[in-house]
Amino acid sequence: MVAHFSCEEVLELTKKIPRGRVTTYGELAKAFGSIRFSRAVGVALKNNRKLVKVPCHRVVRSNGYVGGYSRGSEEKIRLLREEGILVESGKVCGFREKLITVSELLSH
DNA sequence: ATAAGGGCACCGC
DNA sequence: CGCGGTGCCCTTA
Repeated sequence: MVAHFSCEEVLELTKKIPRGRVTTYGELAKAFGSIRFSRAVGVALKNNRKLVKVPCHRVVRSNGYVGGYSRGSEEKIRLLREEGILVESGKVCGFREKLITVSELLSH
């Protein structure tokens, strides 16, 4: 399956993640056609130049662990905590409940 | 044309 | 159930 999406498109979608919720690289990838684009999504987010406008810190790993961040995982965790999302041992507390799916994201 | 990257799912132990 | 290894074959530099 060919998707062809750019960094810009990923950022647009990321902007839709509401405050206090999180999603995963895989979920974003699904929005572009297949979960196997998850890697590319990570690269696209890393390329994010408008860190304030795009909440890329709300994108975490599918297993609940926060994953990486261009400014360091510590910073990512700090930003999440500011929004009321608690992280314990590198893992998002209540990950399942806070997770927002592609369909929810697209119907916004 | 190549390497690296903020990942995912599956398998074996 | 948890951990490590492996294939997948995307985008950007």
